[in-house]
This record gives sequence, C-alpha cells and structure tokens, in this order.
Amino acid sequence: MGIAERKEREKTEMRDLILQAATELFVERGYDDTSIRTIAEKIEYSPATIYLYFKDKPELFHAMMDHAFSLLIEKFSVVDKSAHPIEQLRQLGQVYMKYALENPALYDLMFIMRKPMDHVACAEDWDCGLQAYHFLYTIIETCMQQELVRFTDAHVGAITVWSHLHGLIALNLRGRFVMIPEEMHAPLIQASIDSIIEIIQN
Amino acid sequence: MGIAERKEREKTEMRDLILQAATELFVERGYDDTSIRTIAEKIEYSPATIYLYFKDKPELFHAMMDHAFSLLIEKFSVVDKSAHPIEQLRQLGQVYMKYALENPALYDLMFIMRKPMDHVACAEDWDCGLQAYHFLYTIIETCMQQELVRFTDAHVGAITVWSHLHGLIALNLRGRFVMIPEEMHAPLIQASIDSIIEIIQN
DNA sequence: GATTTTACTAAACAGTGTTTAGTATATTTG
DNA sequence: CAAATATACTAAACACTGTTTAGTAAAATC
Repeated sequence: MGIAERKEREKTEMRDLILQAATELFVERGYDDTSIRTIAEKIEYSPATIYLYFKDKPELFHAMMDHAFSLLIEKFSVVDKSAHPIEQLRQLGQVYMKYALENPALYDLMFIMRKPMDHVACAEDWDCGLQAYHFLYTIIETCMQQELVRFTDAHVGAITVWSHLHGLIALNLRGRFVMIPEEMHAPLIQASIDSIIEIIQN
Repeated sequence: MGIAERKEREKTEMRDLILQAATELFVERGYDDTSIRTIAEKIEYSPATIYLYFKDKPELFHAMMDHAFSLLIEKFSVVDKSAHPIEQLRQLGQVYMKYALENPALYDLMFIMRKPMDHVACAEDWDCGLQAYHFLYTIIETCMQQELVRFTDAHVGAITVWSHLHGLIALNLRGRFVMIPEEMHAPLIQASIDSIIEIIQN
C-alpha cells in the first residue's frame, strides 16, 4: 500500500508548509497580523484549506509552540552532564536566556501568550513544557542532594530560578523596562543567571 | 462662565462612564471579548461616540491601566515608613502580590499586555509605572545604605526583586504552572516575598 | 430669532476567524 | 476500461471586529 504512505507523507508535508509559513509571518509581524488569510496567501492556498490541517488558529499556534519547544530542548542538550551541578545550572540558564534574547517572538509564544494554551487544560496537554521544566528540576534536585543550594523542595527551587529569569525576560519583552536604558537590558538579563546562582547557593 | 465648566464636567463624566463600563467588561471577559460595540451597548451609546473620548482601543486601555496603577499606588501607601527597611520591603511585596492575586486582569493589563503600551515610547509616557517602581527603588536604596542587602546597584536590586515576583505571577496568570497542583499556586506566590527577602539579605 | 458650535449617530469600509456547499481530481471498485 | 467513490481543495457566505465619514438634532452664542 504505497499510496496510503505517500498520502500520509503529503499530509504532514502540507502541515509543515502551513506551520513554517505561519511561523515566519508570526516572527516578523506578530500574532494579530498573522491572519489565516495571509498565511494562506503566502503558501498560495485558500484560507479554508488551513482548517483541513488545524482545528482553529489557537491549535495552529499550539503546534508552532511545540516546535519552538523542541528547538529549546535541543539546545538544552549542550549542558555538560559531567560538570559540577552548579555549573550545569549556569549553563542551562545561559542557554535559556540566549534562546529568549535570540527568539523573542517564540519565547513569547511559549511562555507568555494565552492563545496557544487555549486548549491546554491539564499537565498532559503541555508535555513539551513539562519536558523543558524537567531539565531544570533534575539539576536543582542534584544540587539539593549535594547540599549546594538553600532549598528544601526541588519544585520551589526550580520555580524560584525559572520565575526570576522569566520575570526579567517577560518585563523586557513586553516593554516594562522603560526606566532602564535600552542598552542595559541585554547585559542585565545576561548577568542575571550568575546573580541568581550566587544568591541561592549555600 | 458656568456653562464651560459644566461641559467640561460632563466631558470627564462621560469619559469615566466609558472607562468604568470597559473595565467591568474587561475584568469579566478579557480584552478580545471587550469590543467597542459591547462597551457602547453597555452604556447605551453608539460605538462612534467612544471615539470622541478615546483615540482608539489601545488608548482606552492605556487610560484603564493608568487607573489600575493609581489603585495600586494607593495601596502602597499603607507601607509603614517608620518600620525597618527590610520590613518595609516585605510589606511592599505583600501588597504587590495581594493586588496581583485579587485583580489578575488588571495586573495583566499593567505588566503583561502589549496593547495598553502601544503608544508608550519613552519613559515619560509611563509615569504611573515609574511612580510604582519608585516605591520599590527607594526602599532598596535605603536597605543598601544600611548595608542590609547584597546589592551594589539599587536598580539591579529593585529589578531583581520585581522580576522574581513578576515572574511568579506572570507564569501563573498565563497558565504555565501546570506542573504544580492548582491549590499550591497562591501559597507559593504568597511565600515568595519572604523567600526572596531571605535570599537577598546580607 | 438667526447662526454657529456641540454631541451624537447611522452606515459604511476593510478586515478578522470560521463554516458550508460544491467542484474537480485521484483512487478504488465492478 | 468505465462507473462509483473518496479525497483535496475552494468560493462564498456569516457574524464578527476596529474605525471613519457624513449627516442630524439640540444647545449655546451672537
């Protein structure tokens, strides 16, 4: 049955084509200006076609978010697992911050926007997010086992670190750092991972 | 010239009426479902009337944000200025977190949403935000003068504390804490102000 | 009392996400 | 191979959206 296989291949190719066009538009124009019609126009299909591959606009952006997470998780793998746990934490943090600064639109999609999470009710509906979180959690757990950090609960520790980094990125990304000169934003964010590590260490 | 005064009074009354209706709708239905038409319907005027009082939808929501900030700043005044600086910081943080938990929609408007910041280019266009920030900055400065905290720069210190608190609220508000049981969210946020203070102290 | 200003609105415009009915083409079946 | 079916796609419509324009009563001024 070679035909069925080919059809399935064509189906995923079309899905990827839509997703890629949507991602390019979203990165350069944002969510509101990435309409179903402009995506359709870019790939030279009718708007209705997109609904044959995605239930609605939020689901399309959920798929885009999944893909963005796979890119981040891929980058997480450069963390040297044989290094000192605190060093692992530093590396993970730096990869995270670098990703956020280099892909602001995708970071926004993954951690700020409401729309891609519309169909996410329970934890299982967001396993890409859980997977990324697990990297941090595991390292914090290791740090705790070796009594390197001041936390008594690994979740509290992981969320403390994550929240701090996310807070910086999110306030910056959504234009709330107007009191800080623009050229200081990136250095401040870059330096934050070292300062938070210094602060949580025993 | 009593007529001119009355007209001006009526003008601000109408503005406030629109703002109040818009705020009520926004708090219970969110930004997207608060259309100019539904606001107009609620106050029993035509949609075009709203444009006689606000340039566009973002400007209306900017005014709403200004008002939300004035409520927060009002609450900031309960901080006991004769108390120990660290205690002042604790009180300020608690007021901030309480406000965020009790007014999630308004917090979102003030610190996350893009739309109300559309017309904000420079720092002067956001003086409500700067004013709120100044409360935190001043306390951190006092803490530094008495060598109570480990910071060498008051802006870095203020932003460290703010980012941590904001990160927690923002991740929670935008549904990214799916890995933590729902009933733990509020306690985690409530406790964070104490944990961050413990961590930054000398 | 005539004129101008003010406050408001009906209707339209161009755009949005989404659905429905219908049409060619490709595949399968008799 | 021809007929029947399934597939992939689209044109057009629906009910919205933010916003603008032209026009109309009423109020204020002269």
